[in-house]
Amino acid sequence: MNMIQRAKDQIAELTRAAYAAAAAEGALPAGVETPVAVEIPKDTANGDYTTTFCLAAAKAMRKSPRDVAQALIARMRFDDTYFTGVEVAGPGFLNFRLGDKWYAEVLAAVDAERADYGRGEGLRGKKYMVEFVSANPTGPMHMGNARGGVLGDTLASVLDWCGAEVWREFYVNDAGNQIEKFAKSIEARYLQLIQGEDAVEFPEDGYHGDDIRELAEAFREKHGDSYVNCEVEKRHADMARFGLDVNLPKMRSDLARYGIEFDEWFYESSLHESGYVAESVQALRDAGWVCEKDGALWLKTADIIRDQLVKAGKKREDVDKLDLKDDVLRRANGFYTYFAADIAYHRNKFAVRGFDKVINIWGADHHGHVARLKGAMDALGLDGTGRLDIVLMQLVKLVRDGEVVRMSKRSGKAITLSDLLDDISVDACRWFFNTKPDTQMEFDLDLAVREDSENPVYYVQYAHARICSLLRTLAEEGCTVPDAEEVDITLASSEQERELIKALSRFPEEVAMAARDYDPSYINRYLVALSGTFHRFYNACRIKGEAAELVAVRLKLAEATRQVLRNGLGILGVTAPEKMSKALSSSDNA
RNA sequence: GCGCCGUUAGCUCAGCUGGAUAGAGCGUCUGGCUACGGACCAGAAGGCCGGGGGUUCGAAUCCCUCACGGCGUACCA
Repeated sequence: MNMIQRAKDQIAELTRAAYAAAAAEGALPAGVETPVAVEIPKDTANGDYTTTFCLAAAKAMRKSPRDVAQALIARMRFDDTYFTGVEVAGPGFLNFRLGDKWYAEVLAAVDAERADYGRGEGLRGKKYMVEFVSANPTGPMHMGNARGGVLGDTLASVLDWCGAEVWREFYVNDAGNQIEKFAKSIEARYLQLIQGEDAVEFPEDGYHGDDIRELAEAFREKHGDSYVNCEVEKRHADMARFGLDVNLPKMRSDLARYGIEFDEWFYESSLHESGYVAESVQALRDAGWVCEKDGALWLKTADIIRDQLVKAGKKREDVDKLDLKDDVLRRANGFYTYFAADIAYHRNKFAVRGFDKVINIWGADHHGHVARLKGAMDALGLDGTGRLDIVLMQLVKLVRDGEVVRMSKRSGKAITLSDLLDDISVDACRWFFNTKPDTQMEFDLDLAVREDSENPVYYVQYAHARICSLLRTLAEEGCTVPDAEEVDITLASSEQERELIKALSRFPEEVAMAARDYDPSYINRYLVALSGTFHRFYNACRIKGEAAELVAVRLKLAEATRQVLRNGLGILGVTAPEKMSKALSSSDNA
């Protein structure tokens, strides 16, 4: 258990004990069961920890909050606790002050756990899948894929840090209409190469990107003109296969360059080929959720979602008013829809592979599919409502020279993930894209290609490098970092030192909150704050040349900070450099 | 029309399950190295938290409503 939780638990215990004593003595009415909520005040002038218990319980006790507080304070003992005292403040807050014991234990915890400090057990024993990117393999990856890649990968790390068994997966959409379109696009470019641009009409809804022309050229290089008179069906199949065989390894290497590796690339085609799509539709049919209309097979999505809403506590009459539609599973032409394949895919995740929890990172433009996919899982008895979580990510708005750049595979002008990595460091990209998923993001390309102190990633990396340098320099003078038990914590009594230790104590909880909210950007914000706290400490507390005991405890603090910075940057997939290049120093810019 | 997401400082964004005077970074202004890395630090200015109602000891946070912006609402994927 982390040190923040220990402190909070102890306050709750102290408060409950004081209340029990007060009630026993008749100073306060017995039987009030208000929970003891413990918080960390924003302003340390209001104590290190605070409880609002008196405010919340006052009404039930028929006393003013301050009177309740006084009665409790008179009955609190702090021997052997983390705290040195308590005071009543404002309308009736109880503010507690931390003592040396707690600070020493925080340092000891970092020292003992090292590279594992921050890990928790909250999700121990759970199998999680994070499915992310899953970009269409018909073209290069765009900014949305870049954001989703970072978000998914970092979220997976965060879940891993919380004890879960995590599986990273990329779903390859290598079937269906867009593959047909892909094949026809390559085909048109191929024939144009041979017969001339004007002789062959390019499909109106085809992919217009240059990458398609390149694929056609490569195909011709390999096969010559032999496919001109080929049977159309074979031509399409071979060209699609060829295109995928070029694109998928490229995607894999682009993502690897980005620090992202998947445990599995799962092929949509495999679900069709094995008959699992048909089988899954049959399972829905057996469960009574399928009907036939106009020659097609439909999932009764509207009924399923209404049932869900009623179960969630909505009124039947309100639910009936909603404008809901059913969805096609198998078209009149006999082909299964993407939705049918997606149902089979998610059924596979739960029923075949046994994941407890499945998280999908999707672009917000897919939000209309959330309810129906969960509903389909519910209809199959797989509890999609409880076990399938979709993280919707607002799309990235690209801005250049103050103007919005539209991202589209079809325009052929899109800036791809690999273009981006040519300009901007992987560290900056990973840091930058790791933002709160559900807010729209503006990516200023002019700003992003700059590598200077405006980017917070450098602020954090600088803190790390600075500590490395400090430890190196002091080591040369024979000052090594002692074990946590050997330092005298009472010497680290300045505000900056205490704040630094408190900042270190927060890390495990930040990781846990990131996992709880599926929002790994908690880590970014925490690291910026920790770096700032360190820089303030560093500025206020000299180390070199101080008395040996003081040097020892301050070095220990610096080392612990370095460890936590490393751990946090590691989760984000950002490097923790030992040294920073001096090329960008302010004197050069002046 | 219906649905989902958003609206907080000049800009980009925090604000955890409702808590004390709404916070960072960047930008602007003023200071700080005979120094362990100045890619740093200290300070200042800058806010009807989109508007209006409600819930309560207490609301940026919860509920209702309106406005604005983004995105959905395919026998596409």
